Amino acid sequence: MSTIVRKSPLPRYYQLKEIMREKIRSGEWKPGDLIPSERELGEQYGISRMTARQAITELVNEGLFYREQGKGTFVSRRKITQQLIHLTGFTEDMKARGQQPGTRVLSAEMRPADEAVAERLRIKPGLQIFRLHRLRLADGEPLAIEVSHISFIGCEKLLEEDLEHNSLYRLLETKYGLPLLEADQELEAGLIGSEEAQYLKVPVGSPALFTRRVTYTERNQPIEYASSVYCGNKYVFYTHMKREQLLS
Amino acid sequence: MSTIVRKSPLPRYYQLKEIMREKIRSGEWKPGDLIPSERELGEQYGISRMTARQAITELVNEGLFYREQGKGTFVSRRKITQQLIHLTGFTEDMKARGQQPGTRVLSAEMRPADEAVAERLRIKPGLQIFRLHRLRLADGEPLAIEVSHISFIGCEKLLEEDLEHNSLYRLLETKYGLPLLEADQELEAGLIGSEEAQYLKVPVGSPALFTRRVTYTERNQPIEYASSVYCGNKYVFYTHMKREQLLS
DNA sequence: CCGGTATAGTGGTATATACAACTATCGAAG
DNA sequence: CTTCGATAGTTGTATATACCACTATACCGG
Repeated sequence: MSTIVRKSPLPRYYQLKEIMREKIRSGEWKPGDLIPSERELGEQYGISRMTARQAITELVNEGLFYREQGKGTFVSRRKITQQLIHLTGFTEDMKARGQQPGTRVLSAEMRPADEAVAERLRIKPGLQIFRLHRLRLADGEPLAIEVSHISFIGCEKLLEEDLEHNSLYRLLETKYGLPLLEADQELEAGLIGSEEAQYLKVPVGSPALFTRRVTYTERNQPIEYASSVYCGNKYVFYTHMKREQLLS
Repeated sequence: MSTIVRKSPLPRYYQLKEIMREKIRSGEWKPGDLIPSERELGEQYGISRMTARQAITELVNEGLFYREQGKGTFVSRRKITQQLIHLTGFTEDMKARGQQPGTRVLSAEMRPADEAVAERLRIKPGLQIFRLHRLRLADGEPLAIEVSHISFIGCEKLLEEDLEHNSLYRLLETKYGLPLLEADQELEAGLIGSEEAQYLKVPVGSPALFTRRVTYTERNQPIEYASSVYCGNKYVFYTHMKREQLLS
């Protein structure tokens, strides 16, 4: 059984989260299982009940557990895997679907931001930003066309990166210290036009899934605006929604 | 300024959430504003810092605030309104988009669940469930066709309800004590076929957004499986995604 | 045998206290 | 005028304690 390292720089609640996450991943805790109570986990790992409770709460929020007052905490039975509903880059997304990701860079350049892009990235129109045009493949077959607009101080350095063989998200996080934390996205169905048809190798008029996404780093700062066209019959988008108290 | 009623059956953290939500809704707190600190809110409302902190944490999780360690808590500037990314029924969804919702019931009946529906609702194939086929309108124009499969003890009573003029979600919540709390959904682009074209009054081959959604009530219990076909050019789906630690 | 009550368990809510880590500001010294 | 250090603010983490509300089980009495 894993333990919590009291002097670790990682918080204790975080360590317990990872321990429990691993129990689910490994199958030790199965969907529908009752897990040890907050008090039991606290005793087992030498932490307070409230610290154990925080770890559980965060995994409940992530959808891995659910709670019943007076009964206990249970492993979730929901079908869609966590990997598919969380913010990921294309590379991770394809891997989560058991497909081989591939990328072809169509163009990469610094360009002045137009009004629409500027508004989404909360910058001034005309500011030079990094524009990346890519064809995305799954198992060697064209799947999507994507145009990303990226803005941060020093974004011109991205011109020097190999964005065909490296995940942009990982690069931003590890090399530029800019973790992409959350995103707002719009999805709309449409039809593939002549330009896209050439890249995607499908007939004009085929169904397409258009997406527009703004991605934020720390401090709610928008850093990427990306628009994509997916072959409609080759891609399913997964999402999880909760009922919240509405601003009304 | 609103106050917290100490003897209210509503928890104090919850009351503070509603107070802060109203400050945002009314415009008293604007996007980007720094809000009072956890200690200040605690003193102002006569609750502990930890209770104030819980209220803020839940609104951070909902996307209304963001925090910066050492600086403070700020009102979020993200563009998409909360109403559009949370789980809502069709009626609320249309109202959130400023459109007039309308419904035509095409059929409502008890039917045995087939394999696919049974699996999603975690019931035995062949069990009698409530099947509702509806045409959905926005501002009087056809927008979507929806087929809902609903299963709970007593679901046959739904046959007696007026589901043309009443929101199913509200009915389930208020009359049957079954709040719909969260859902997993799939979206896929496709083309409208001949049957759908007749209902939706668009040409065959028009773009369509196909959705499949399982909705859960308390205890992670699935209660509704709904599949829909939306006119592709009349509907945009909004979603929010977070980067989470993955099970890997 | 059934129903009601008591008890022991669970999660939910709340407060108090302490310290860590981060950020901003101000004042002093060079 | 600039830089550095100190201080005061913030959020983040953690523990202890107490009580509430819900659930399940067991036992007893009718």
